[in-house]
Amino acid sequence: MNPLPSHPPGDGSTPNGAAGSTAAAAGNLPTFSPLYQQIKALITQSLQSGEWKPGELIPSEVELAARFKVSQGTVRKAIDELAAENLVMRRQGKGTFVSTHHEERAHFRFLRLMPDTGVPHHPDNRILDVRRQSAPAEVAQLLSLKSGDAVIYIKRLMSFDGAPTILEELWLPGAIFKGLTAERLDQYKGPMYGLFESEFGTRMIRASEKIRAVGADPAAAELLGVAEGTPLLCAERVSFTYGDKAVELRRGLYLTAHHHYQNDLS
Amino acid sequence: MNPLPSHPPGDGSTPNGAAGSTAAAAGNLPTFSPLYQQIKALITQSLQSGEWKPGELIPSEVELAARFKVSQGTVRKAIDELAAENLVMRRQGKGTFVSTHHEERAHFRFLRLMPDTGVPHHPDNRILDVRRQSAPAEVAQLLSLKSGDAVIYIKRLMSFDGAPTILEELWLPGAIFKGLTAERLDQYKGPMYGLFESEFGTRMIRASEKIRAVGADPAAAELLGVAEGTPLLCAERVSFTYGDKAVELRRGLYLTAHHHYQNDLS
DNA sequence: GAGTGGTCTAGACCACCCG
DNA sequence: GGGTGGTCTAGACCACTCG
Repeated sequence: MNPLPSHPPGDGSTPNGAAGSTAAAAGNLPTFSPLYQQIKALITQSLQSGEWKPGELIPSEVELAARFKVSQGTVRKAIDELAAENLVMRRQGKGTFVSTHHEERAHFRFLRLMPDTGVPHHPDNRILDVRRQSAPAEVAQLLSLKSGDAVIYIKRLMSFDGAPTILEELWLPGAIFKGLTAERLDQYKGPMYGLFESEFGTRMIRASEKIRAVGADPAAAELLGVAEGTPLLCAERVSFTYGDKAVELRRGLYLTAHHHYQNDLS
Repeated sequence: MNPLPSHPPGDGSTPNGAAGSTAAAAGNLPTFSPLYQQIKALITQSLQSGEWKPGELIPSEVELAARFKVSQGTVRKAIDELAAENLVMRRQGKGTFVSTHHEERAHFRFLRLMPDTGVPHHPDNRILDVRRQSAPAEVAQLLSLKSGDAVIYIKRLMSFDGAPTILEELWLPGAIFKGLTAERLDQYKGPMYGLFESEFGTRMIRASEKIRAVGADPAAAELLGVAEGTPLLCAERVSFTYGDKAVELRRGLYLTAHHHYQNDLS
């Protein structure tokens, strides 16, 4: 509970005593780690372990400072970074909350397909297939699974204003998403990441996408109601939870006749 | 030179006296602006005016603190945000430098097309056309120009390892890029944004892209060496300089047979 | 050794929210 | 009025760079 020595500005103790700079004598790597980074890691642990659940209020800065025996400023800097990474949300006068996918604000962080005209809104969702299967080699590799491990395969079609626009396939590690069925997916309202977070305790915090242009194959063409060969945007996404652990592979085909993938470079 | 009052912690002056909270009596809007935001705006002004040029060292934090009559911590927070926005780069022990597009590090911030295998590298560049013309209506609107204003039109083909992969069209405000010719584009080595920055004093700091899948038209198909109708990624980019001023419209067609558009959602 | 950014602390006060 | 995050200051020390 108290892995950190205190460092009053002028005391005689060794600053950064726990930071690793002395411990790395053999490795010859500096591995200096500031105090606030260590605090950040401790807070992240509590987030990951579920001590504070998505949507909940975490202890105040002064409280955390007391717990970790550091100044409020140090806790503040740690939380600043967590807020910048969207793991946590600050609200002045109220406190700091664990981020959740159950908010309007979060919904369009991972859904980047916007209508060319009009305001963004949520698509209708039709589940086409859900099954448990042995992970194909490529999927296993991208999800860091052993070849042959079980995965849940999901296929779904999403429509904006009745117009089929997104055809998606997902692969999820079977060990984590045990018991995920078409019924539960159908019943659930709101974004799929909200369900993952609430029902399976797995929160997506980061994703990496590779985007290509492809021609619609016969199956996709029929489902999306376009001619075979119609150019589609293909987005292959790997999502990660705490600790950079891959927990989702998703391949989406986007019809971009009246929508576009929005990206801001900054 | 001294638009800011000083705010010692315990003095009797009115804190945030220049922040606008009192000045907005009629408008009823809070419009409270912290000191460090005002400092940030002042530093940004100096960047925009060219007082410190891309690649140059800006004054040290203590020096700026003295100039603006605030504490180093306040200057620090201002620079922190500028560094987060890539306007400035900090280097411990050396100082803070104005960001420039003349660095390896910056080159792939706006070029997101990566090879499916192997390490990212720079494409060869072949200028196909450069001309001065009257801005088409759509271009004028996106660049906030008056319909009929002059624009520079550029068409170029980029190849990776000899394979044509990117076909791009650009529209630049004629008033800013006066004297831009095919020769200067051909002679210039390195990224185009580097030339814009060095030769025309206009630094791109942000861009917004809309991405679609399209079929190759006959002209594009021939230049890229593919069949007509081949699916291509179409990225329409509007770039901005200081003050959110649009200064470039770019439409790129990407052949994604052996490359992909890389995007990280975080 | 001098100068720079980076960390850490302590304390004061402000803006915001709620009971 | 009391609690929360947000701002601002001042001072000390650390890590890094360079002459």
